[in-house]
Amino acid sequence: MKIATWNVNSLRVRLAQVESWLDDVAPDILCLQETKVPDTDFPIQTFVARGYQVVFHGQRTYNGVAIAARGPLADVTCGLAGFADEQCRALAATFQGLRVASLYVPNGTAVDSPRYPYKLSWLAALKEQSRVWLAQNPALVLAGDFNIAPEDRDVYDPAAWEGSVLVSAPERAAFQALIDTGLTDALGSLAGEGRGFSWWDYRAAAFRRDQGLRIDHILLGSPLAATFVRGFVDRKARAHPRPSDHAPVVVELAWPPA
DNA sequence: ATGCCGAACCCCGTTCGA
Repeated sequence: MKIATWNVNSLRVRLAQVESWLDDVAPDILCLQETKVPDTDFPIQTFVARGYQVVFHGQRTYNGVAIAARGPLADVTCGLAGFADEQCRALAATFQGLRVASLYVPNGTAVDSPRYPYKLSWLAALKEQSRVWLAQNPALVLAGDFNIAPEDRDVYDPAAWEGSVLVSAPERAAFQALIDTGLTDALGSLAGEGRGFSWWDYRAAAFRRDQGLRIDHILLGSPLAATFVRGFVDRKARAHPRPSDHAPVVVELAWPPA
């Protein structure tokens, strides 16, 4: 079972890259973020033509999440329980016994921005949602752009970033509280050498200089963490012409267990 | 300290992203 997450920064602009990436990597599940496409315009046929079923929750210009999988997706839910949100940032579905969520956590903009407390509220709602999901089915996958670099080693220049949005102590505490509901950060805890940055700024030749952050994560419930085989960041996708600023993150599991 | 880039939508410069 190969599970991937990719913030594509506009599915329309990246559609050909997503197509070739699906053909090359052939994940069983692909979670997408920042599709930036209303549901009425979602390119369903791209996925169906490759043997995927796809569900989506989008809006114009900003945000937007989707899940594609090699088979039926059941019990699809949009958003987070108990958290009214006009922004399309969460989508969950059940596939082959796994509960999978595609998540686009708010950026926060800056620690003194009005968007920062929105981000922390969103993360608090996600923690409660994770508890509910885990109680229903511990085979849980939370995949997406969390907009948090959990540790200093997930930041190319920790001193320059200290205290700023994406690395601030309240954000990292919120990430840890999410983990503490019973999840394992697959790339952070299990992947060994597969751990690496997942986002590089478009500016200042950041990718060429490997000045990045690890902010895209795949969090696994314990039955899934126990079947972990490997995880990696597909940096090749970030090296393409006109790339997303994020690379796909991939986890392989020996699931279902023998 | 800021812009450095890129996407979207209209305001074709401004807003947002991370």
